Amino acid sequence: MNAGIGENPNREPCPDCLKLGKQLCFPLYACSREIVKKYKPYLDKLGLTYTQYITMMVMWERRQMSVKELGECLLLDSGTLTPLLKKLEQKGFVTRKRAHTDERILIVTLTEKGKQLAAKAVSIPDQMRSSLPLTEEEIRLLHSLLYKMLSKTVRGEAPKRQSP
Amino acid sequence: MNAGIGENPNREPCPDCLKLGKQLCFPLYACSREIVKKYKPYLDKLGLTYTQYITMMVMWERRQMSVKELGECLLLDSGTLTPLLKKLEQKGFVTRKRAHTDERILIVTLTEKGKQLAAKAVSIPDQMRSSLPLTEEEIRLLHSLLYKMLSKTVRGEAPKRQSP
DNA sequence: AACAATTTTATTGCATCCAATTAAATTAAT
DNA sequence: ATTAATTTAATTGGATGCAATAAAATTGTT
Repeated sequence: MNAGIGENPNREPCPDCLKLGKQLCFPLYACSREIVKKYKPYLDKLGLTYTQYITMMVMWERRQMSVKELGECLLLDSGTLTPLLKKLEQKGFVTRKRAHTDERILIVTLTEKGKQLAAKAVSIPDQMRSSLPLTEEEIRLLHSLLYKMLSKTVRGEAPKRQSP
Repeated sequence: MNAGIGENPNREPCPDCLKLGKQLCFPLYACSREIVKKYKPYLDKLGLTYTQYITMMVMWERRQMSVKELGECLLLDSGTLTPLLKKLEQKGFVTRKRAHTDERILIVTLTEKGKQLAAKAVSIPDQMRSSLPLTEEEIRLLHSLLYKMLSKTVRGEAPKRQSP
């Protein structure tokens, strides 16, 4: 009853939909930063930043990747990856070499030192996970919702000049 | 049967726990960036970046805030907010003045122009929401899980020198 | 009052991120 | 074979984020 009237005299209220607390984007953005911050003390011991860490994660799993493939895995472009990979190379964790068959392609390869770093990192995921105020079930649920969010409309949906 | 043997000859496999796909942090980090990217075309029309947008959201709601309070709302510190607020001031959306009673405190105030910007922003949240590959129910669930994640252990848990 | 501790912003430096542009190599078309 | 289009990295410029430090004002203590 009295739909909205009375609530809102004349002082240009903030529409409900524009309130920070109503947004999905904000907790996503804030959580992401808080989690990265939470990783820092652990990653400092490895000499990695968070972005370098997830890059190494891909390298531990795949050993060799082009910059393009890395970008597809991490959803990052060369503007981010090029300087980051140069730093990982400086630290001796990867090498960067052009492919013989196609000089455009830069192949990133895990070094022995990079491989050994995995051993030092192996305890991190559990420590992080157990420090979250979420149950295992909630973590699984969150994981799947986030991947669902990443899967379709969010990305892609590029220009698409023609019909499907 | 054959628990794990055969899967893994001798070539230092990547432990499962270190795989990118097993992490919660990565989809969180990636989603956050993808969502911000998705906002860009809308926010470009308003002349705002994403961080400026959520700052304006707080200002639309509260009208006046100190930098410290803004930082608490947005989980950002002065290193980020100071230059950002100077830009919002340059664009004429807010003013920045010291409090008379305490010169340390900088009061950020929404201007008329800033207030009017809300009208242009009001359609954005719905457009963003409807472009997500999630149901309303899933969005609510995600929202609550993210806030739960933000609530406790994730932040805070500072040094805590004494007993509770 | 004088000094110490605290609070609040601002500054600095480093590492992303991303859009836009460039450059080099390769492939496709004529 | 040339030229045109495409692909892949690198570069550039603008805006964060954040840790660490500094600076100014205020508050608390003696």
